[in-house]
Amino acid sequence: MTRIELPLVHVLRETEKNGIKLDTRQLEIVERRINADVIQLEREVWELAGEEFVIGSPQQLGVVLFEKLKLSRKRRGKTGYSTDARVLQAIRDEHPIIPKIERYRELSKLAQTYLVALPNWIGDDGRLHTTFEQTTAATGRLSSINPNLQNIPIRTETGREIRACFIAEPGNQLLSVDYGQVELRVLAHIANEQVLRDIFLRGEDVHTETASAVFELPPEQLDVGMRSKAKMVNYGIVYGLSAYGLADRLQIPQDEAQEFIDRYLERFPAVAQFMQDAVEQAEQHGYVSTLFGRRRQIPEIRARNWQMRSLGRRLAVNTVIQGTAADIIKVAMVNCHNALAAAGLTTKTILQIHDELLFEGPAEEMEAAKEIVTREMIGAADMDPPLTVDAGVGDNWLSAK
DNA sequence: TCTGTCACG
DNA sequence: ACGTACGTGACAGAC
Repeated sequence: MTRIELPLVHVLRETEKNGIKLDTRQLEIVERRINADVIQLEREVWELAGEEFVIGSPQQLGVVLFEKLKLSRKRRGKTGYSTDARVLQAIRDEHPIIPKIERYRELSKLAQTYLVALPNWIGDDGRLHTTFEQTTAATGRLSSINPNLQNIPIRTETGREIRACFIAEPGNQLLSVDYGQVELRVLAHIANEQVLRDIFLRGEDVHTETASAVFELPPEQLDVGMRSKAKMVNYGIVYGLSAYGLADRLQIPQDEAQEFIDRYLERFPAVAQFMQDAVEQAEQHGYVSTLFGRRRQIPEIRARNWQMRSLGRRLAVNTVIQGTAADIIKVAMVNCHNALAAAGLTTKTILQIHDELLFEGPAEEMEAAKEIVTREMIGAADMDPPLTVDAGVGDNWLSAK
């Protein structure tokens, strides 16, 4: 814990009480269309399989795909075949049933978790109220339950339609402000990595510049694959990557992945030093600390089992970064709350989604609120490189982003 | 109640 | 040689 937790309790309870409005009419329109698609897809999958079965059962699906249709099996779980999204993607070209199943999975997930379940959580005031847990995530992040409003869809087109159903009351608007690349900025700051720092200071795209450094090419000569690989490596560093894990993700040989990592750490030597320091801190003290002093015990680092010890090393690195980012936005939440009230505004905090804060208030307050929140979020921590934010205002959550 | 899957950061 | 990217929560199906 840090000293921010106590004042945050007050902000969180108020945020939970504020809630957010769900446009149930629009949600029903989306639901009807998705349900029709799901039923149609189910028929087509059964047709291609030559039998009726429960597509939502990984067990039954595994039997159909790998025994009946004899498609190439990839990983297997504890109980049987794995049929997760990555497996399906890998065998997509083997049979026309696969794209149908992928689409079925996407739509039925959205229908079950959001379209059907969410309206049941609407309270007497016609709004959704989550509960923020402050003592659940080991890194110091918040979590959101009953319902979870930190995992509202945005990545697919249908997902975005659902997000657009989160709206402001008439006369109000939503203000969404999120940190730009906060974990990589935290990494640059804590690791004291001047090359990474300079990328941010110049305002460049960090993944493109990383690709440029690793592949030794000017940005304009990079192909799209190089940027996305660099992005994977950047995230991998934050998560505590291994050559094995990276090779798996990038679908490249392990020695090639090792070369990426070596090259990256060569270009950003202070990052390598930081990772080593985090691991050593965990080994010596049994815990790591964030920039703000939050501690996480890492008993895994002293396990006899090498897999467990490896996990401990990844946790040591990741916790410092993810936990520091969590500390920063917690400070920002308290400061935004106080600054908005001090300015005499009625704009309220509605949600926190790890690197984003969502507010609702009268349309005429939005410009002032945006200025205050931007200032407070950037000022929550004195960082080099400095923190940056993207702010947007809209009638719904999608248009505010 | 556990497992697999997948929504988000 | 070993084989996992970090952090969550909710749902359906299987047991």
